[in-house]
Amino acid sequence: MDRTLLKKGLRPTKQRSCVYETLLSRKDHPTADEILLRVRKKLPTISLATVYNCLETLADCALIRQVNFDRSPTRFCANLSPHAHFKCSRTGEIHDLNLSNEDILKLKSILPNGFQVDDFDLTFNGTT
Amino acid sequence: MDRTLLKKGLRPTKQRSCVYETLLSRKDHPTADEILLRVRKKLPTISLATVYNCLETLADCALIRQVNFDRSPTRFCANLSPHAHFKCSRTGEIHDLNLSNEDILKLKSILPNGFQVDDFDLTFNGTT
DNA sequence: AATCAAATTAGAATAATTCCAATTACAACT
DNA sequence: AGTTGTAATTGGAATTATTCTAATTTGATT
Repeated sequence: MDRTLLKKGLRPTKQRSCVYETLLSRKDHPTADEILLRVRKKLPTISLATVYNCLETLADCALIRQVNFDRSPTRFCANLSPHAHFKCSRTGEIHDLNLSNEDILKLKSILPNGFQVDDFDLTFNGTT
Repeated sequence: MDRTLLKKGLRPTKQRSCVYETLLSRKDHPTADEILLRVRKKLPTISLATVYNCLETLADCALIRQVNFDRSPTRFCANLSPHAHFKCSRTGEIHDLNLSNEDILKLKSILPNGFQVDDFDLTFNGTT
């Protein structure tokens, strides 16, 4: 992580490191508020604004991903391999569904000619 | 539309009709604010709260669909046939990409056994 | 015409996020 | 080691989209 930040002229501060480690250490999809609570165990004086700043910086560096479900607060994860999301309406749990290259080709085959994709989001709602 | 509302014991008021007609008459994806502006040409005194109420009612009746892109305001459309969205980062335009049954099967084939889908969202970001 | 629930309305409240101005931290020079 | 300058953090205010609330209006039914 440090290298990636430094390469962009950004400092790997303890706040940024801690936010990043926090996301790495569990495979769920916490909101900024939840991240604040977790990070405060290590850095009790960190502010919510800083958590938002760190998350934005990390996302800009493609070290983490943002995930949005409808209107609910943005969630974050450190799983960088291509994946879709499945939200279980019973439990509220969010599952990562890893996508094979084949899956990704299938998805892109939906696009008409002339559409260049940078990025896509695929989210399922249902029950497990 | 009237029938669908009446079937649920809801009144097809002029506000609801007008919001619905407004969405039908153009194939873009306006926000609640934009819908307010358009609807006010016909009903100058309609309030934003009513626009939100109408949109919610129509969505509950599955007469319209809500579309969310990241953190930006919710957009609405009256295209009910299954489709994905493509957002062009140059122009900001949102294109509907109709999905064939085959496409939908491909998408569902991504899911592991035991995952029951009610609903999914597929959004591409890129350029045309 | 009177009633009553449903719908609309204006404005207040809420929630997530961003902005802002002041402080703090730190790397690079003396 | 001390100074300087920029980047990062901080707390609180501001913003934005949306929901809530309480009062009024509407319209179908008696």
